[in-house]
Amino acid sequence: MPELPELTLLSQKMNQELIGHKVKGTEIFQPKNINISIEEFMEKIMNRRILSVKERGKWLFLELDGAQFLLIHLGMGGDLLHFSPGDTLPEKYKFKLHFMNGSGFTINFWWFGYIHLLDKKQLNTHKLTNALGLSPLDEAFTLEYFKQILNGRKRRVKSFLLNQKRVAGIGNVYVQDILFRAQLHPNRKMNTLTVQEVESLYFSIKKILLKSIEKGGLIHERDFYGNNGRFSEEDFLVAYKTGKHCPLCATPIEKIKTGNTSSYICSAYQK
Amino acid sequence: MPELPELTLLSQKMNQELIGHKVKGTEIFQPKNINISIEEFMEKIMNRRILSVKERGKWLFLELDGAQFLLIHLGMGGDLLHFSPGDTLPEKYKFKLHFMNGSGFTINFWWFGYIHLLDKKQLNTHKLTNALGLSPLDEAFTLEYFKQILNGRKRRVKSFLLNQKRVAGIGNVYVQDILFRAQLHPNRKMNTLTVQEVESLYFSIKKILLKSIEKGGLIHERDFYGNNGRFSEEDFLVAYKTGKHCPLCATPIEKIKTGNTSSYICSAYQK
DNA sequence: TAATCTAACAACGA
DNA sequence: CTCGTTGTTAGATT
Repeated sequence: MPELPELTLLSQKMNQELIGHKVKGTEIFQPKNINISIEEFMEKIMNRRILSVKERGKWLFLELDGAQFLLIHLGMGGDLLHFSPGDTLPEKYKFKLHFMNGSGFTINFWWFGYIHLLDKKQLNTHKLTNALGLSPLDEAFTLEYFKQILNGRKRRVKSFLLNQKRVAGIGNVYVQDILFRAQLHPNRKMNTLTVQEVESLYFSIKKILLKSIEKGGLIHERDFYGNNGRFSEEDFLVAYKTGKHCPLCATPIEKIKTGNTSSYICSAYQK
Repeated sequence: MPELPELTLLSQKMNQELIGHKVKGTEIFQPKNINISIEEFMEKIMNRRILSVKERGKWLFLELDGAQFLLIHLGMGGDLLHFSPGDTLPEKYKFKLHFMNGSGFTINFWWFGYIHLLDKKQLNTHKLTNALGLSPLDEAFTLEYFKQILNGRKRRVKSFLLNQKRVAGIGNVYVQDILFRAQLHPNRKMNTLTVQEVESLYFSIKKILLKSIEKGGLIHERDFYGNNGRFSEEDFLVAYKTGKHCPLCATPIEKIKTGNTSSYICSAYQK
């Protein structure tokens, strides 16, 4: 459930806390989360230092010395929590990484997630991340770029936004308000959008995601220190507001099925 | 429309007529049929000798000296006709290949088709043929092999048979009688077939295709010399016999839609 | 009517 | 959508 805003905030905090720390050990309770054997994982990560942390879509890229990368994806959701020396750890966690000074972080997945350790050379061939599109808050994510990647595609706009291969980092929460703000029905096909609609969509993506970052992320999600965000239900335009009034008219918001996922729309503004 | 029986017969005749002949020239009236430029095609095929002709599914593989292969697929149907020195050529054709002695063959596609010239080394990477399954009349197409390739798949039986990646050479004509003979509804899923049904299907495939080869192929199709086959409408069990009686009971044969294609079934025997 | 590729979509599993 | 795999469908192709 964490999407680009939450991951951006996480990576900011992780950069503040983790840079320069040297790995002393790991605990791995779910071998399916990692891409190599537990033994190999432990051996390779031992004594590595954290050089930087960046978010790419819903992934975190931790660059380590020795040309290693630790890639983390929280899947359907989970907590990635910092601990200081002497802190009590969360009751449950699937993974722990701790440093020489006794600090570190734990991860608890609600269901499924990935913790992949790769050589820098393997990044190109890493199936789960090598085809990721740009994060919409990346400098290179210009209006020109956006127009290029949609390029006559027949995909439905919601499916297009949720597909991480073109634009990376949007999930089924923020997409609701992005579409409402752009006044687009989730099932509109990309190749039927007018120039105005494309531009409106582009700016809506940025606006909605930035607004949440300013508020510290979703109220239901926890940051690196376990604190909840301040982007609350009142801040949503239509998402999860079935039956309540559209922010722009009196129409009650509908919950509808669109492909696999649920969508919340104002049927007056989103045809 | 030509399927494995017609292609088997064609390749037999081509082997009798073409082996050892040396290419003197080609005519190409539809550049989209070939995989390289007309100039390159002509230059590469000139002076090559035919070493062998084999069918693989609905494809013909003509092996040439100089480690070249000429691969032909008749698409939705068409005539591949031999001519001797001095014969009048067909009125219309898209492609002609002639040899030093004045003989050769022409191809006329009803719609589209493929005539691809490849180096032997390129065969592995040729997208249209490198994933072809076995021809069901191949010696290696044993009952064991057949059981292996279906291996719990959830695909519908008709879709499975028409997909050239597992079994190659069956099209929408013969598949009708194959399914009737095995008493299988086209939409049955492979992983629901009993052992008996799998075996019945295996033998039905061989039986139906061999019967047509014995009769010289479909009456609507022409062989290398322009002669029609003798496998006539009377030989069909259910194919294209809408409203007529099932061969085993009084039920009238139905024409139904199954995915993209039409199917002819006896609703009593094919549940 | 016929054959195949592609993109998009759906069901399912880890 | 969290993503890959498998299978299905609609549209296009000459």
